[in-house]
Amino acid sequence: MNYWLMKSEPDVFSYDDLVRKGKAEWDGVRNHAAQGHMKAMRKGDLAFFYHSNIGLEAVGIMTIVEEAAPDSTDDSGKWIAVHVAPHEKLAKPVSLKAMKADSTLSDMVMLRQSRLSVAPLSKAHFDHIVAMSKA
DNA sequence: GCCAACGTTGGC
DNA sequence: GCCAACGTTGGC
Repeated sequence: MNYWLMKSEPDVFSYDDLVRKGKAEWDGVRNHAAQGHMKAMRKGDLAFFYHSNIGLEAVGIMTIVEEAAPDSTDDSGKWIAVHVAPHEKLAKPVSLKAMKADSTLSDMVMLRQSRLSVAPLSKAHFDHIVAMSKA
């Protein structure tokens, strides 16, 4: 099982929107590195839902429910998307600030490459962030 | 194939 | 609103 972090601007699509819908296609990713990560996702993998731009915090955990398939918003046929469903809302959001301040997360991909919208996460980092959300 | 110019994303 | 980081495009 692998762990991920996926970003969305909450005024466009928020974690609560996902809860309301129950399941959603994670579409619109137009970056090759991010696409590569989505192709590596397997059913049952867990991913943080991170609010970029507004909030700047991880707010919930979601599950990958469908693996890579053609992105329905793409006419060229070049891009893929996965489907996700809510898994668990974090008791307390974990802010970017808190993650940056935590030395155990210093080599997190997302912190090193802030523009990457889909980033892998080690189990250790995943568990650590979950623990932070319960602190 | 290189590199400058430009566009986009995301944090501050 | 600005800037840094990164990706993409186009001229050579």
